[in-house]
Amino acid sequence: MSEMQKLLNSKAPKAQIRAENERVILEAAETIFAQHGFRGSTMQMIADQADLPKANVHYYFDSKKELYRRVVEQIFGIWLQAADSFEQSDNPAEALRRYIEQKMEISRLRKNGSKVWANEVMHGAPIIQDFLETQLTDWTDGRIEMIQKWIDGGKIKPINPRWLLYMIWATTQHYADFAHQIETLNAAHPLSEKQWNDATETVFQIIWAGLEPKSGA
Amino acid sequence: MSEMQKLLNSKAPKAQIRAENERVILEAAETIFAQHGFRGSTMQMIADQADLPKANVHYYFDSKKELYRRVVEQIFGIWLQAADSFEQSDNPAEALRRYIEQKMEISRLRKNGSKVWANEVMHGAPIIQDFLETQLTDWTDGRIEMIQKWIDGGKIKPINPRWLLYMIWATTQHYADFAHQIETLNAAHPLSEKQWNDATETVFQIIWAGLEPKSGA
DNA sequence: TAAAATTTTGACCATCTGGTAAATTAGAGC
DNA sequence: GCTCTAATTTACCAGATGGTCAAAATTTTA
Repeated sequence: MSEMQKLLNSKAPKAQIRAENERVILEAAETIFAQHGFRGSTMQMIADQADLPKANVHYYFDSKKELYRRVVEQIFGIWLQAADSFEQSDNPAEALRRYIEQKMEISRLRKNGSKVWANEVMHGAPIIQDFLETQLTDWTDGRIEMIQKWIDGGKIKPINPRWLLYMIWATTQHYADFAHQIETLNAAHPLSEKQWNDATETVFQIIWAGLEPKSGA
Repeated sequence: MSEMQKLLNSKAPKAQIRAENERVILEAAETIFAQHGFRGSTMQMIADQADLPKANVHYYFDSKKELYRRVVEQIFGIWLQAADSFEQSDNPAEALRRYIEQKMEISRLRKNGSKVWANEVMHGAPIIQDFLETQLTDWTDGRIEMIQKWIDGGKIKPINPRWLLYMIWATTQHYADFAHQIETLNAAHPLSEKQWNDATETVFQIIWAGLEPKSGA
């Protein structure tokens, strides 16, 4: 009984402390891991970023690996969020525009998440391999099927849907993963909102114009 | 005199040993750095990969940073090699096709180099920052000017040339940096030569069709 | 062949870092 | 107020790792 009461009661203040601290640590960890990679990040850096003693970080997360895993798992959420925006639709232009806009938005607002993901995949996806094999594979197969239907229906030109998806992923994520290079080439300034909008529009325009069946056909 | 003789004589056997060992170590380092990042790579791993004792690696390269710098500098060469293929041309389709083909070829054959580059940029380019600010900036500005001329001459649609370049970089490099993800989505098989050709062609087709002025105009 | 220079190598060290122990403080329930 | 649990914090440890050193082996030069 006391066990149950503890569970019920702890939902307000004690659990709040825990929830808040976990949130702060995860956010700090995402920032640090994005900047330095897994091995280049130290628990001390993360603790400093979270403004907590190192031992406190270990109190909430058993190990560095565990913390990293949690950060990466969070990124799934972001990825799925974008994936949803590419929903079944009879209108390829609409679906693609929404998906590209969503992915660009994520690159702008969740740069760190994208970097951690890129790092993870580049190093052979030791943590998220099973996710790639299940959820990502399923989602990709589904979208390929859907794009193929557009092609069969004459709604877009016949191209290999897989390479199209990779093109969209690559182009949009580039703005997060290579943000430093892009800023350097932008006279050391971050892209303005206008530039983000312009880039998004250009990406969509080129891809869509590249897919649209011969105008008037 | 003995100094000069040493220099002259050393060009055959002694220098050969040195040259060969440096080559072997650099190759090993590129592989290891690509797989684990700078901090995740140990001198021991690199030594093992090069099949040499660790102290021997330190005999040829003073420090890990120095070795890493040399690896990254090598990548400049690759990058410049591709850059050259995008030469001045009156025919946008030709120039773009050649450049895209070249970049895809590099992604296929020099995957590790591309990964090291991506890692370096993602972590803020601590080593190659000056290269980004000078050579890369100059080259990019030059190409933007050139693409703008195509636009002014009505040879391609009016789009922002900068975002077009980023799109090409992103898409082609994606095949190296995210090779693991792509392989996983390809039933754990590396892309076949046919698939590489098909992907290259698709990338070019979409981009070019997206740039071509209204057919017949 | 002898001396000089270069290369190879095993043993070693100082430092950094993930993780722990234990003592202290804060908060919840009675 | 008292007890029990959760949270905080300091000091510390064991292992890993970049880098060094000096001796041995090899090659070049004279």
